Amino acid sequence: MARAALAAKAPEERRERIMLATIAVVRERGFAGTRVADIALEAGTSQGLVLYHFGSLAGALAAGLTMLEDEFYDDFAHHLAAEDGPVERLRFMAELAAGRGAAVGNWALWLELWARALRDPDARAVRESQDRRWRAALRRVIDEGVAAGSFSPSNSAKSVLRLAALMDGLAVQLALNEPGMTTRKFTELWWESAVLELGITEPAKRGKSPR
Amino acid sequence: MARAALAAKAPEERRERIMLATIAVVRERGFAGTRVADIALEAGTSQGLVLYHFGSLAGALAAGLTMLEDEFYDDFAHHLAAEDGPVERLRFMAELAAGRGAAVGNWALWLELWARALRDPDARAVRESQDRRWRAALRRVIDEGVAAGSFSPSNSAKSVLRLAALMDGLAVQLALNEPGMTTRKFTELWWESAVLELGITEPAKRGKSPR
DNA sequence: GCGCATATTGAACAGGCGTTCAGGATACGC
DNA sequence: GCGTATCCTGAACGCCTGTTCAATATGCGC
Repeated sequence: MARAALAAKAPEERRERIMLATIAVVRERGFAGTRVADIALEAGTSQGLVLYHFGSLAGALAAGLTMLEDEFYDDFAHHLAAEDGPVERLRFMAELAAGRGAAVGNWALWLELWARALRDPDARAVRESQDRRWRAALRRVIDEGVAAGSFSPSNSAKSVLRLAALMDGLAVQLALNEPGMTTRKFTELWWESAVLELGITEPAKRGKSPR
Repeated sequence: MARAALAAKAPEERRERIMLATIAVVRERGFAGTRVADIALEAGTSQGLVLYHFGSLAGALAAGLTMLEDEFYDDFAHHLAAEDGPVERLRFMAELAAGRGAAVGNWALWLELWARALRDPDARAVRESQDRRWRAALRRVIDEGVAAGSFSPSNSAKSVLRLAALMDGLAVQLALNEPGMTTRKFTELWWESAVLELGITEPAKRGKSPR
């Protein structure tokens, strides 16, 4: 019969579709509001299949998060490498964090992840890895800038911590769309702080200068 | 009978006990893990009474949050007024945020609140009000410092935003107890940033200087 | 073509939990 | 003292939702 047409057609593709659906639903409803039925509906499959592939709702959530993590980072690393100097790279990171690639939706997801990480080990691992990668990238860019003579931080390790934390803090405002906080403002505030922290003198050749 | 001893004894006191119990449970289990039964148990009353007073679980949560908000702010404002100069007050805020008064537990609660604020209007209102109050206090201290000649920010409005955001960002690390992040480190990192932002010259008379 | 491992479905199950409710105790005005 | 409004309880109800399961389809090695 044509009714149950696609069975066992491309199981790997279905798995992936479910993971994508999972993060889509979490983005829309949050962790607390995500049901197996929602995921199945979004993925266009049955509830049973979600459990078949991932064992439980928690399993599906974990798988979705891990996928998101890798996907995001690969994309980021790829684009970062395309920029040519440390100043440009730093600028790129500022813009990426502020909203390029629909980060607003992502920041909301981040807030959810932080809260969940308080109790769920999987979430904690994902956010920790993500955070470490991001900070490592920041540190590399800064070291590179120091080597090239563009930056002169008084303490680069601390600057990394502060600049990364500032992004998270600004992101809270952005995600909760506090009046007055926009992606432009985010970039502007962060960039000025970076200038102050790192003693940047030469402006970024690519990308418009702040403001 | 002595069995059902305390009925209608002090309804207002029971209400308050329930609100306190509510935030205690949220602190321990998070919003997602908080059940009416937990609150009742913690408060030493019946499940029915929680609903009688607050109408629903959501109502109890909202009431608890509002109570927490006022309580925290009153306490803060009281202590802040006791400090004598702008530098001392700024220092006090740094230390309060970093962990005085068991803020670590509170920061965890904040993360939960942020995530919940994405969807729940009550939570959003509470966190917005809290945030506004905190930033207003920061701004007042900074203005005071400018007037007294202790601070010389290049743009005080922006400094307020950045310093407040930095606290939130550092708080994420602290709440998720990232290795290496402690209350001391929190204060140190934030204070250095404040020095940089505000051009503080004179050290705080009270409280040890950073590090 | 046959049989077996893998996918997939939809329905049924069962536990958890918010809410409702009928009933009682207490304080308080009269 | 009596009646009434308020406070409080514990049990029962019923829905929501994660998980289980038997049945079926599909692809694949032989």
